Amino acid sequence: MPELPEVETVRRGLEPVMVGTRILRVEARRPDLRAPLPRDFAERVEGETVLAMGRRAKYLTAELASGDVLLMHLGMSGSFRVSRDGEETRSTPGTRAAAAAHDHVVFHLSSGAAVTFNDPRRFGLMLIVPPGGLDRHPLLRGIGPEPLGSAFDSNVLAAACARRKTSLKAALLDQRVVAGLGNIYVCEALHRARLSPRRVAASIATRSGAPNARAVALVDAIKAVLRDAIKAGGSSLRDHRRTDGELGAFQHHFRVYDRAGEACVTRGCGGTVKRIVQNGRSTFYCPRCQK
DNA sequence: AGTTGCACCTGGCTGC
DNA sequence: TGCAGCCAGGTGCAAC
Repeated sequence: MPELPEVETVRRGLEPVMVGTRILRVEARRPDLRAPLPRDFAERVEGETVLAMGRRAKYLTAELASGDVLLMHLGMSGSFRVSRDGEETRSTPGTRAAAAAHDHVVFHLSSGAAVTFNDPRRFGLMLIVPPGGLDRHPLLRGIGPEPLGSAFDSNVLAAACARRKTSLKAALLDQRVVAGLGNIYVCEALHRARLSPRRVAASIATRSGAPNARAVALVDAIKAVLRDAIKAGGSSLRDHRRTDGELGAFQHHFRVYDRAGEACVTRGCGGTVKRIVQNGRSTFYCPRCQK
């Protein structure tokens, strides 16, 4: 579910709550996430002060004073919520609720706040990476550049796509090409760049791997859509919530995603948004203005 | 080596 | 109302 803008929204929500506070107690209620929760998870985390909250691709990181890093992923349905310890922000008025279903990990903080990780589908994960091991960690090692960083430009994107025969859609979903994009923002970026998701990936590069005008437009579109989405607090379809329980708003700005049959919003286009399936996943695009 | 399909798991929605 | 079938924001791995 959550792509870069949603994960970044969560990071920004957790930062003021977590950083500088101590994790007094951890409830590991369900260990069978995508990667099993380490047996010594609570032990390694309890008593630690959080120094910083970071993000790499769709992963969240919490740097602990011990040097260990808490590495977290939301999968398709993960979310964090912040509450005053002992309270239940999602409970209906009047009910003194027990933990909600699918609350798998709860961090009780020295500030009196509690941070709860909820993940119905359990595609998320929570691991501990020893000091200095983050970049070498198998889950992060092969991941491409951060799209909002200066290291990501048309040269880099074109080089990563050069000679690839797969579709542009599939290439952009590949986290080794660029970090953090998922199904929504790939569709949205391609529409903004007016490029067809069905186009061969290599067609944004010259034979020597240099960028062409399409690569330049695509990089601009990726950066723009991610910035806009972060500004809106991400997109809330079903699961994504900010840590304060508020919904993101970017779903109201989708130009193609989940808009099959509706009019293309490109000025003067007059086309209709179409849904196709690529690599087993829905793609939304306008065949009229995306070439 | 690059590419594709599948599996992982739960819940919500649609249509009969 | 019930239930089957399909769909969902991700990703690692097996198989071509």
